[in-house]
Amino acid sequence: VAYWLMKSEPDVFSIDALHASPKRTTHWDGVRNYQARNFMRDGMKNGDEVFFYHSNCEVPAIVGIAKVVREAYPDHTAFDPDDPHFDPKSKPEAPAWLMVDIQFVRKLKRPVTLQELKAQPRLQSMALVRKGNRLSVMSVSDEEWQTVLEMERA
DNA sequence: GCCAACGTTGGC
DNA sequence: GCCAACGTTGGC
Repeated sequence: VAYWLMKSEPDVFSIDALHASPKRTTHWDGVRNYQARNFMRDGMKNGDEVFFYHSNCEVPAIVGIAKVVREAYPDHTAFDPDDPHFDPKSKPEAPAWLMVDIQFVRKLKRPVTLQELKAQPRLQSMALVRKGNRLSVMSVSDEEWQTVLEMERA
């Protein structure tokens, strides 16, 4: 399996909201960045594991783990003029934007905060801690994944 | 609320 | 194709 990290603002959709969703599963709609879309389209496979990250909040942190349960398919919110993520460039016959479904696996025993991640020498090259990174979907290496799980237990 | 980083848009 | 203007993200 491959590993990923997805950002969500907890005020909009938190790890608890994922847990409370039907089948503990949600459509990851609204991605409107080509690099993030390409990760979903070309990289994310069923069974891949995902760190669920809370962004733009009091304590930004990795808070849980989810897994991919449906591979990339058209993001229908791009077709809906009334949806905030509407994009007239995306047509049902030629969808510009895609989404995946992810399912709750577990919460971490404790949030592993951005502050801790930045301070961890073994994570200096992790995409999340690099300055100015605004990607909402990014890949995580095996080493990075294991390091975060060790930090969770520490 | 501020602002740095960065992607996108559109005039030329 | 360049680049200024603008919008968004997201930490602080």
